[in-house]
Amino acid sequence: MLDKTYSPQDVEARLYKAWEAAGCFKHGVKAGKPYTIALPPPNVTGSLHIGHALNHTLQDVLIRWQRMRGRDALWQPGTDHAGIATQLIVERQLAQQQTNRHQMGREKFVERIWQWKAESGGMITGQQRRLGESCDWSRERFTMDDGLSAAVRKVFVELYREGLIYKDKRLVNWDPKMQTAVSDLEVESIEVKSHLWYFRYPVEGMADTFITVATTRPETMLGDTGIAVHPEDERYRHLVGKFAILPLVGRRIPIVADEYSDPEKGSGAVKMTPAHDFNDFEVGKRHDLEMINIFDRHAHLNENVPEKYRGLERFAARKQVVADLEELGLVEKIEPNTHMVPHDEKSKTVVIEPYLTEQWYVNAAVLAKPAIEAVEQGDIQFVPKNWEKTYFEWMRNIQPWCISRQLWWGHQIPAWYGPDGKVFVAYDEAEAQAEAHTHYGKAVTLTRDEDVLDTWFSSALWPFSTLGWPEQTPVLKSHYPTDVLVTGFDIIFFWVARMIMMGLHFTKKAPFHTVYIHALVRDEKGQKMSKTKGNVLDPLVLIDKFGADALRFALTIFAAQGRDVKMSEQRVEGYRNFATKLWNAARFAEMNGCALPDDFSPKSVNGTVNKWILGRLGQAVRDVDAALEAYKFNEAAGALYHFTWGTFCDWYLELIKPALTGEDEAQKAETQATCAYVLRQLIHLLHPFMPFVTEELWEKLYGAQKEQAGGGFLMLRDWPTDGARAEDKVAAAEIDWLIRLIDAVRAARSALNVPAGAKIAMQGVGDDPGLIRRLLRHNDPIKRLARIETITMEQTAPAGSGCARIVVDGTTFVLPLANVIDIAKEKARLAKERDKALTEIAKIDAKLGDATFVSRAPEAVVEEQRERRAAQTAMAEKLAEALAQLG
RNA sequence: GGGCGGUUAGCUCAGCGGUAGAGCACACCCUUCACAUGGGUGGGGCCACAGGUUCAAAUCCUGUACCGCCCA
Repeated sequence: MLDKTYSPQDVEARLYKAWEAAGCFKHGVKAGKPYTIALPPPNVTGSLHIGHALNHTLQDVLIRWQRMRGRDALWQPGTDHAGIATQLIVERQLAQQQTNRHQMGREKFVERIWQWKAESGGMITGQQRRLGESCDWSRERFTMDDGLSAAVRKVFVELYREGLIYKDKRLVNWDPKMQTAVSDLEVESIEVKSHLWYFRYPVEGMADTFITVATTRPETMLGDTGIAVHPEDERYRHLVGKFAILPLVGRRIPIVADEYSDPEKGSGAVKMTPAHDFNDFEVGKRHDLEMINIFDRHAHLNENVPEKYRGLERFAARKQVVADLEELGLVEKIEPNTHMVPHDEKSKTVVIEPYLTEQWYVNAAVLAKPAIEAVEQGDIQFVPKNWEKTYFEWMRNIQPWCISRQLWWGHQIPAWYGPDGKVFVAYDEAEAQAEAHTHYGKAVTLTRDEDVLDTWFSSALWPFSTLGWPEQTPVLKSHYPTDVLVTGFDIIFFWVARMIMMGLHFTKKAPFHTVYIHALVRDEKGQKMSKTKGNVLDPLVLIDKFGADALRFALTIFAAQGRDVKMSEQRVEGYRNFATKLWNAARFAEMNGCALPDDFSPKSVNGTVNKWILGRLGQAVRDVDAALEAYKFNEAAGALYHFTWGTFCDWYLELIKPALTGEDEAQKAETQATCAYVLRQLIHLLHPFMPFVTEELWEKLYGAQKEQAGGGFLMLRDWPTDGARAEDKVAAAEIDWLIRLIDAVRAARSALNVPAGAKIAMQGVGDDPGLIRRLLRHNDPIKRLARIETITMEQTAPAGSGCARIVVDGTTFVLPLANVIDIAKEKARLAKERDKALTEIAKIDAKLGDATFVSRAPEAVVEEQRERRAAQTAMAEKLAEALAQLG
């Protein structure tokens, strides 16, 4: 016998272990067509946050669903080495021990990170298990595994040899704290309140003539090598071609005309610091301006500035420069100004510096071309479709991808330098040596490039590198290309686009046919969750409190396409209640002997209620399948929620209670069997969404007969095919009527304050034999659910005011309530009902009276309106009669 | 500045040409033999605004206003 409530804490860990031990998660447990999802690898440093929980739940729903449908499902898990994040963690540990990586040396430091990874990395995979994820852990991969590293080297070398990877000296986004380059995408612009400084630079050879420039970064003036004005700007036309003398430095800098300068902004003249600003860099190239780098790797001023400023930190330098210019009387004015300042996207505290260095780049524009075409031609489809625009927008304007990082943790770039700096890119040192030997005609000492690759470089290969590429492994052949990629929109550029580019280039196939983009999880007020705001909902806490199933179901049912998911604890609690409801429905079935006979066939069911619920079950299966096919997770979960609670529990179980306790053994047996059958199918349908409670119910309810029922775990059973069964329309119509009848009696009772315990009589008016048969058939359920004592049919209605009257499908039912009825209330109730009908009739008449509507609307629509009018008219008439009876 | 999305019941959101929906919250009734993590009933909406298309618009189009997000 089942307990009164379901307690996830006692069940989840045990079931997960059992699944994993039995090999349920491995690909190949079903022999059908392969179905593959590559899990976006979480950072090895990470812990499961609510965003992961959503992302992973949706994938698990798909995987479990497809597995049950017989597909050879593979959900490929793993973790990402997360260059900067991981290195930072270990560096912090070192700092606590009063040491640092430089003291330690590269080799020791990297060893230390591996050690950290072995001890505390991958905590997240344990947390993923708590969520119930059915990934094939036997295939778990890490982006720095040998195999994946080999894939990285191959890709680098081949792209280099094709000329698609090259070294270039240009401005990069420089993180002065980590002392590494980062890509455009790793920079976040943050609005900062600051000032706009107006400086006066003297013009050479023109006494008392100054040109005023406006800047947000005074300290960079020490690296100015020009001034730009707009060619059409009358104010400055006479100065173009002349030189200004840079204050504090004394350098002669040319005044040039360039359209970049906006006459509306500031003074209309802009100082040019080509080595420290992306726009200035472009202008500088156009006008052949000198590039003077004034910062070192820490963004402290270097030897290219006057001695006074050398060694100053950039913000200290700013103060000093302004003070000195003020002293010289060269500050015209200072305005308050709000502008966007680039920050590192991880901590958002370090100001990123445009910095002139030599780095490795991928020629992304070339790789983007086929990647754009793949989406244009529909080889890859985004769901929802509108994300394709975002993708195109970025891909069509793609910039060279800076892939080198000045870190130690990551894939070291397979490039070696000869004594004269000549570069040899090769799979390994031996190959590089051989090439060098040929080049120099003798053996030379090579030095390996110190840099490592951007983390996203290895992630870009994930869908095929995890399957063994470049080896042509069997699993690569069977499971690549993968099917769907499920991810958030925030990494479309970082990851999705790059996977498509690399996949197409190296495998000649799109790595997946569908990209499902889900929303961000926000808090209940719609705020982005962040640790600093303290509004973070920890999925593990929610799992502890309400169970993994509740969290999964909540996430799924809120995952409507194109909207953010607003999460709150209360919502999860609501779906915990749903799990309890299902549990108790099963408990009820168990208590009432609802076992499933081996030879049960839905086709041979005779009872109307049983036929009806089988029809509704079929509809539920069709709804769930259709919704999941279209990645409408919320609709799938919603359909199941309503079927389970609103149909199966609220109506079916209530309607069959009399039969289950009744004398008619044949009816009882059929009902028990049908109930058991529907419940069994229902836990199949709910399994992808709520794997634990359904598996537990399967075990408890059908454990004894598991073997004959197909054996083993629910998660490996076959998905219901009840959707193929035609619905019995007669049964559906009859039960719909029954529900309307019971609803109407309940509403009348409630409106008239008839005590819930009071049993009353009900008398139908008329002599329709079909109606009489229906009433007879459902005599017991009506009595029970509407709390009726006796049901009779009479030719004519009894007169008098001591009765309530309801109208269902044109038939009046009289409820004699002489003792309890409040006539005024009853009149008000009936009048309200009647007026509602009259309003409807008026609306319909307006439509039907419109000649263009009748002539131009489809016949079916017109007919529908006529039918509705007839029904409403009958209703209004009966209600009017009922009112008349009350006097 | 460019792009995308949103505006529907108190809250969170479905619906996206043909009778305005759900969950939660609220009010009232009920411890009736699965479940009070429950059951029953009910109140509550000019579907942001203005035009247009259509026999018919919450739904399609255009514009406006506010609110988000992304990219400069």
